[in-house]
Amino acid sequence: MSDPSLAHRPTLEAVAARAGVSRATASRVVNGSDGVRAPLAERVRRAVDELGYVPNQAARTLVTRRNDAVAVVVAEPETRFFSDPFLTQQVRGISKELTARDNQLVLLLTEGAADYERVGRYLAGGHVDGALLFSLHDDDTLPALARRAGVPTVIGGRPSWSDADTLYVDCDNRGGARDAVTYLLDGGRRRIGHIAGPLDQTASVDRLEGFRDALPGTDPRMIAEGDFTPEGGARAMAALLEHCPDLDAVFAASDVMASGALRVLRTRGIKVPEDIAVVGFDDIVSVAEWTDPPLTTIRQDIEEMGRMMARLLLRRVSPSAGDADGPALSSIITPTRLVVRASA
Amino acid sequence: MSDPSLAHRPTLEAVAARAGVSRATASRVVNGSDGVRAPLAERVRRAVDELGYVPNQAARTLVTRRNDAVAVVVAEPETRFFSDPFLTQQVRGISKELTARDNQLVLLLTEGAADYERVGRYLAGGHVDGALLFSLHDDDTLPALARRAGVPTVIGGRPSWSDADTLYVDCDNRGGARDAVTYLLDGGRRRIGHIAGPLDQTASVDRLEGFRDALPGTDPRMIAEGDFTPEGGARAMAALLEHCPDLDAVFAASDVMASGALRVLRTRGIKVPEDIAVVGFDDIVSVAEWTDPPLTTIRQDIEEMGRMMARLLLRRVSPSAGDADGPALSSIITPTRLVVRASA
DNA sequence: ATGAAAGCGCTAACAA
DNA sequence: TTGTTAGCGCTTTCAT
Repeated sequence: MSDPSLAHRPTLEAVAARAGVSRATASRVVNGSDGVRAPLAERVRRAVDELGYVPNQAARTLVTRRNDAVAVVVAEPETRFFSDPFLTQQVRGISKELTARDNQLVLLLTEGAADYERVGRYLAGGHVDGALLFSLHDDDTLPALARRAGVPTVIGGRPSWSDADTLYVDCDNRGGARDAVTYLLDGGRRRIGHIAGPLDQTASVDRLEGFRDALPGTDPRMIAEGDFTPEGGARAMAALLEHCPDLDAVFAASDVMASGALRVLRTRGIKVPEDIAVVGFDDIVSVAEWTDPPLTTIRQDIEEMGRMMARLLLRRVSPSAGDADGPALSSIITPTRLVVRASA
Repeated sequence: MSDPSLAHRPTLEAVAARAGVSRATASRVVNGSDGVRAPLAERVRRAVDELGYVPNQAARTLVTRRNDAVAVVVAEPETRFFSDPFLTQQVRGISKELTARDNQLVLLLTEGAADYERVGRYLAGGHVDGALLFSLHDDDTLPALARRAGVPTVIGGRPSWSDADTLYVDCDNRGGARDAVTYLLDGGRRRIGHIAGPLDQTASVDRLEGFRDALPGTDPRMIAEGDFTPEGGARAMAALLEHCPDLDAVFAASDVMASGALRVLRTRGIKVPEDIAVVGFDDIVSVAEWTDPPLTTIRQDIEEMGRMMARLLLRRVSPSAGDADGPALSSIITPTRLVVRASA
């Protein structure tokens, strides 16, 4: 009942036999280590082709203790993995980078604390060489788990604690927010409100900081907390409107919240950007380009952040490989950029 | 330079020694095979706990030829994996099912034909016990690749060819479309147009069929082809309006296209649903609940479809396991359901 | 530069 | 019921 084609799979032994060399030599050629004379190497390569040989990863892992696989762990998909293209895009970047370096991506989605034990076991099981952690809460135990398992780790988004050897990749949330508000100020806006994300996430806090950098001493009632959903954005917009009827601009901490805000403004017949200008954050294209009017926003290169995370992790996994292995590894803050559309 | 914690990892040998039994007995306990007397088993379990033993998967795979891992292969992410939460949701269902059966999910994203070779090698490499294939085009070579690699496969969405042992999971596209149109007819609509998806995808074709089932002999100009993007939906809507100014309803083959259509209608001051009723397809909640007005649509249980794919594949991988292994495996068509919101 | 041989940690016959 | 033993396919010293 076992699969015939698997049974057929040629081993290194077979390749060696066909090429008339020892298994050791065949192995050397397959792994590209030098010190095999050209003609021999050529014969081995031909044998590989003819037989359609593919190395058995399990056997290889058993001896090298290398998996060439990396886990992507997403804490609580319900939060964002669902509707937000954010993670999807990031995963795509990760996938590209991993692929380029012949690593595989093992996806671990968790539904809550109960799953953490399973993830911990998995990481401790040495199935992967490293882990990329996403969507952590404030006091998430996942990083500790990974550390205990002895698995090198890189975190997506600045964690709430800071710690010498915690590596993360995040965009310049604070600088981006500052740019957004500065742009509004340059456009002559004076009564600028802020729709913040949930303030137990660092991204929200950092964006709020940026807002304050540009607008120190803002009346707290000009700031409303949302939750990164359209509904939350709508509620926050309504609150803002109530507290400050003479508002002339809003900076929302995410495009998705901005879309909820725009909706409220439309419903009330408030013209955007004439009466109130709106700036978002993220540049989730499928959202920002399709709001009415299209959204001016702060762009972060999400896919690139994914790539960087993967690259960082891979260097952490095997410090020697790839790059000119000099500089110590450190966290990365990627730049943001204002994208002007119609809403501001 | 190798990770200390990995070096420390106890082997089965160590467990056996500590429990004072042979490696074979320890293995039996760990793998839950019966025939080990209770007290011995207990001692082994204690040793496992004390040592924090976790089986080495590579060693296990090497002998069992089982990976307990499944690949999810997505052809051309640019198409949908990007903005469409569809795949994300499906992956989530897959993940849940796989997790429940102690299997891992290896994600393989491809960017085009060049990547197929890599995927083929990977599948042929016996790294995974099976593969789930998504977003195939009409003449996609991926299934052939997987077959050649001898890897059991289940496809997401009805493939364009049909073939005794090609297993797939899809929703009842045709029936759902029929229901949508019937609902419009029951509501008294008489001039009903259709915004189709790209007709080189079976989902689009099937939905068009369903439309025709309910409305045989429809003037071809009442049907406009979109491409599953908002832009495409908008263009198709404009075309429809031009050809049939007296339109009183539209059935769009996806929520995303419907959102584009709604936008055009709003721009032209056409009231929805008063002047023109709109029904979508998919029930992507983050889209359908947030259009203006919220979208009446045909719901498919995307996550459940993911679960079913995983379940089907796992049964195909090891026919004996799990269920009361009687019935032959067959493709699955899941039901759809009308969800009434405000647009129709 | 090449080959022989010793395992990596585990499971599964086979013996006892 | 338990233990002994032979590999699974590969990499990697160590000889040659």
